[in-house]
Parts: sequence; structure tokens; C-alpha cells
Amino acid sequence: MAKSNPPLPSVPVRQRGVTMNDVAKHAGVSRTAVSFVLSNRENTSISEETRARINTAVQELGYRPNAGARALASRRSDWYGIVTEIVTAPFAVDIIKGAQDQAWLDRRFLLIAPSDQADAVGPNQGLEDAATEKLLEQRVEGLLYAATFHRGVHVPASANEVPTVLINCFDADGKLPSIVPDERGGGRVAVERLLQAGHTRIGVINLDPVIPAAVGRLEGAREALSAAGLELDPELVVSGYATADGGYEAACRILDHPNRPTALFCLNDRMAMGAYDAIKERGLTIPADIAVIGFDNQELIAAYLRPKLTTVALPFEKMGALGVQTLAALTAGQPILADQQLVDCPLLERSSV
Amino acid sequence: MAKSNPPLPSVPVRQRGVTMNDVAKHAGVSRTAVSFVLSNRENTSISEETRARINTAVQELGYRPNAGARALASRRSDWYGIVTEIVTAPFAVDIIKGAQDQAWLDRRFLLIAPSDQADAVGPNQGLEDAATEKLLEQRVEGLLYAATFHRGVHVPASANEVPTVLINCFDADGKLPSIVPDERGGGRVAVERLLQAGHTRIGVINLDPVIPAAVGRLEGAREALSAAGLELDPELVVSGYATADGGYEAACRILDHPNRPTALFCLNDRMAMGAYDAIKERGLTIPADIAVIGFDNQELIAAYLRPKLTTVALPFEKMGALGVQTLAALTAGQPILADQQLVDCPLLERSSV
DNA sequence: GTGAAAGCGCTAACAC
DNA sequence: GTGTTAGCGCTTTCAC
Repeated sequence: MAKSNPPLPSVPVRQRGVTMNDVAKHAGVSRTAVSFVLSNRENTSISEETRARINTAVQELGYRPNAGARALASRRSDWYGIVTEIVTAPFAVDIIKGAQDQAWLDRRFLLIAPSDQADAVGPNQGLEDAATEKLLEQRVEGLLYAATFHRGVHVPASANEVPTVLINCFDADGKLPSIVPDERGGGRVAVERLLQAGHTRIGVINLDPVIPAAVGRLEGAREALSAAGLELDPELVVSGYATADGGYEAACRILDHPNRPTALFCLNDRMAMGAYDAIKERGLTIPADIAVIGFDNQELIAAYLRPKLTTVALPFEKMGALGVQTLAALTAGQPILADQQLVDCPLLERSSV
Repeated sequence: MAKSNPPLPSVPVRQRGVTMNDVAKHAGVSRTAVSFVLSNRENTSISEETRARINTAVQELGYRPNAGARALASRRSDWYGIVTEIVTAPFAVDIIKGAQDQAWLDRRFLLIAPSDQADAVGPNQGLEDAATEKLLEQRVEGLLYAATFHRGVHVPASANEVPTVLINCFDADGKLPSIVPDERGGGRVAVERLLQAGHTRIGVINLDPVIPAAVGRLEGAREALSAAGLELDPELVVSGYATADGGYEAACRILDHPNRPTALFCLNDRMAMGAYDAIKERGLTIPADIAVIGFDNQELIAAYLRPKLTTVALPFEKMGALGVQTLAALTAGQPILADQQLVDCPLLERSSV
């Protein structure tokens, strides 16, 4: 899609020209005073009057600090970098949103560098390395890595040069701190909701059984059941591709079981979407004949299916914010709570249970 | 969601310490030579041998240029800024992807600043102003504004200080260049596809009739029809909320018309999703009994509906790339093609026609 | 090809 | 409270 431009020599940017020196002169004070006032330094009694004079000068001259120069002199950039495949594969965008918002609140800037969707384990680490390198050239104070789906990853070696936090993924070969969803808790809460509605025979549409999401969610489901003295019927647990079609097929198999369940726990919303079709095709009604609960809370699906899908949300935004908070603690030299922080996956009631 | 941290004083970032001076010494050359080699300067005959020596030194020392210092000295940052609500409201994310990729190709960095979803016309311009200001403090060389949906916007005044390009929106009160989708062409291609399949009686599920998307798409539809000597039956054009529910209701009204159409043009995919339900409820089959065509190509919907939805795609990625290309031309002092560039909305064949 | 020198806009000591 | 003095790491003349 994108086409490489001929390298265009950019014309030097027209600076506003107004520097801190100009402000100082205009206000009739020292540059030091201006610097102090503008950076809100403490322990420096500058009279309210001078302060006001300086601020006026700033206004009148239209002075705008030069963030780059400040970073150079102070050896502090106020930038974090996030390298992520999310830009490329629009899922889990809310991680970026959460991180951005939190960074903004902390008066920090988030530099976003795209990486390839390919797992860093693979041969495709080139882009990821390049992104990290670029970020480091900008002298970011900390690094965030975010994945579209929960998994183990390998991070470029140079990430060790600054504090680093992983979001929605974890360090497959080291001890970098990470923020991940509490899949197990999510699975538990989903099935608890089903139990509460009186369902005891529950079918499960499973993901690829080896990924952390599947492992955790299923574990949680079993926990909830056994707490109620029940267990999963292995014949009612079927895996499929993580798509609507996969969900459709899996649902067909479950629904055509001689002893059909009264509820379906779909391990993601896309599969639930397919399950809806299978259910409707059989003339069954949701939730009267069969209850459905999903996972992921993909707005576009969950909120638009009819009936709207009750599902467990992945706390992307919160994870993003927490990632930045953790990074802030690290760069401030503070200890962090734990190597791996689990974030709750809350139940979102809609109309399918 | 995000919670404000207590302002953490960040510990000065541990620099790698290796500067250009070190490289020069290590290679036994002047710093000037190093600078020339690293920035790939032309018209400067440096022997292959020295060049190699310098590169080796860079490797051995693990030297990493300081982008900030370079920007300060050269008065050229190689950064563009994009302020957008897309981060906040995850629609049209591909604009960012397209822009990012193109920027990356051009060896430039894209700083993303979030703005509020609120239209800049409203009172909520605060965040947008702040974002622009922050970007300018970073001395970005150009500014991009991107919207989630096609509309007129007002851009902060300070945007005039650097070249600026609007993406998926246009300057409501000025002459800033913009990149927008060719809505009319999209409407035309959709209806042409329907005509080609033999449909002559076509229902339209319309959006809010005043927005550019509705105006353009409908105009295109009329064009295609009149080219075939046909016209739209006003009774078959019904507006609804841009949601699945809105689409459902509109579809009901159209389908229950005594002289039912054989095809439905839904002005967005969400509404098509609702229309599907209305159609299925009536025991009709897509596309045998009634063909459906959408608009937007929202993957999650279009690719997962059953049958998969034929729809017209919004060229977000291309628009993003084109925005950066246009900006590159502007910052290089080149003339640009036109104040407003239209980007094609291609038809995406799936199975609903 | 080199080296010196000036300067980008700012921070941070330090003596006043 | 102020002014001075050093840089931060790099680019860019310019004379050699």
C-alpha cells in the first residue's frame, strides 16, 4: 500500500525564532529566572511579580519551549516508547489508548513504533529490532512492548538498556515485568454467571488449546464448576479456528450432541458470532433455549449481535494504563509490585444469558 | 480508567555514554568525518577505507546517535505529528497504520497525539489544542489531522505554523489540503454491482442524510441508476441510526413494502448487519431472494457475517500513506496536486450479491 | 580529507 | 533573587 518516496530533503523547519533568551530580555530578567519559572522549579523563591512578568512575556512573544533542547540539556526526555504490532493488526487498540492517556496525564509523550505481527520468536524480528533501536535513538526513558494477543515473546536485547514493561504478553526468556489479563478469573466469572442462571450442562467452544488464553479460561471454567460440585463433559468441549466459521462448526457439533447443553461458553466473541448462526438455524432461541456467553468483548460483535452478547471483557485500556504506571515507577527507581501483574477480566452483562 | 500518578521525578536516563567524539577517537579520525559518514553526506569524498574504519568503530563501541541532539543542531527533526481522535475511538485505525508505514519508509517518525472525539467545532477543543501545542514543542516538521469519519473540522490556529494535511476530514473554514474518500464513486460502484447482477429495484438504508458520507454515496447510487435509465424509488430509501438496530428497523420497513426490492444497498456495514437479521427473520435467503451490499468494509462484520458481506471499502490505509506523502511534498517545498485529493473506494466482492 | 570554532536552545551549578 | 559559566551531542561552515 505505502510507496517509498524519493528521499525528499526537508526544508529546515521555520522556527518560531523566539527563544528563552528573548523572553528573558523582554521581561527584563535573567534567563535563569525564566528557566526556573517555566519548569516550575521548587525551592527557588521568585517573586510573584517577576513570575507574572515572565508569563506575560511568554504570552506576548508567543514563546514555545523547545522540547528537544530541554531533553538534551537535562538528560531527561519525558518520552516512553512503545513497540507494538497493534498498529498493524487492529486488535487490542485500547492498550494504546490506555497507555496514551496515562502518559498524557503524567505529562509524558508516548512514541509509538510499529512492529510486525510476526512473533518475535520467528525470523521476522528485524522490524522489531529496528523499532527498538529507533526509539532508543530518541532517548526514550522506558520501553513498552504490547501484543495483540496474550503470549510469550522474545524482546530485542537492547531493550535491557532502559526499564521495560510488557503488556498483554510476557517475557519468554527473562524476567521483564509484564501486565497480562487474568484469563483464569475471566473463565471463572463466565461460568459462574451461567451457573447462577441455572445452567448445569455447559458446552465450551475452545480456542487452540495450547495458547495461554485457552489454558487459563478453561481452567477458570473448571474451577467454577467444581466449586458447584460439577464438571465439564469432555464431549461438550470442542476446539475450532478462532473465527466465526470455526465457532459455527464447533457449535454444530455441540448442538447436535444427543444430550445437548443448555448453555455455551465461547472462548471468544468471533466464535460466539458463528455459534449464534448455528443456534438460530436450528430454530432455537437465545437465551430462552440456550444461553451464550463470549469472551473478549469485541464491541463490534458483542454489542451488535442480536440478542446482544453477554461476554467477558479483556481489560486492554486498563492494562495499557497500568503498563505506563509501572514504567513510571521503574524509571523513578521505585520497586514494582510483582513481576507479573494480573488484571481482572470483568463480566459484561448484555442479553444472551 | 487511567489514574494520575503522583508526579514521579524520573531519574536521569542512563546514557550509553558513547558519543560521536568517542567514535572519532576510536577510529582515529575527526569528528567531522564521523558526522559526514553517519549522515550520508554527499559531495564529500571520504575514502572507502576511512568510511569502513568509522563504521567499525561505531559497531565496536555500540554507538547510537542522539536524535535529539541532531535535531537541535540541524534544525530538522524528521518528525511529523498526527493529532487524532482515532486512538480514542477505535475506528479507521488503518489511517494510522498507513501513515506510520509511510513515515517509516521515509525514515521519519510519527508522533501520535490523542485528541477528543468531540468535533473541533464544539467546546471540546481543549485537548486538540494541547495536543497540537505539545507536538509543536517537539518541533515536528508537519502536522496531520485525522478523523474517524468524513466531515468538516476546525483546526487549531497554531497548525498554520507548519505544513498541515487533513485526512478523512476537511478544513471547514480554510484552505488546508485534505485527503478524503471518494464517497460518490463508492456509491456508484456499489449500485453498479447490483445492476450488473440484474437488480433494478433497489432499496437504500441511508445514514443521517446530511453527513458527507450519506450525500456522496447516495449521489453515486443515483448516478449509477440513471446511467442505466433507472431511478431510486423514494419509498425505498429510509434513514436510520448508524447501528445494527437502526439497520434492522430500516430494513423491516423496506422489506415490508408491498413492492419489495430485490437488493439492498446499506450505507454502512453495521446497518447491513441489522438488515441481515431482518431478512433472515422473514425466511428470505441472501443473496438468492435478496442481495445485500454494504459500505465501510469493517472486517469484523463484513468478513464474519454469513454469508460474507460484499461491501465497498473505505481506503483508510491508503489515505494515511497519501497524507504523509503529501506532507513530505509540502515540507520539501514542493507543490501539491490539489487542495483535496479523493481516494478510490474499491468494491470488495464476497458472497452477499 | 582534517581540525577548530561557533552555535542549536536549554539546564544546572555556583558565586554573587 | 541574579548573572555567569559550563556543558548536553551534534551539525556546519571554513580555512587548511
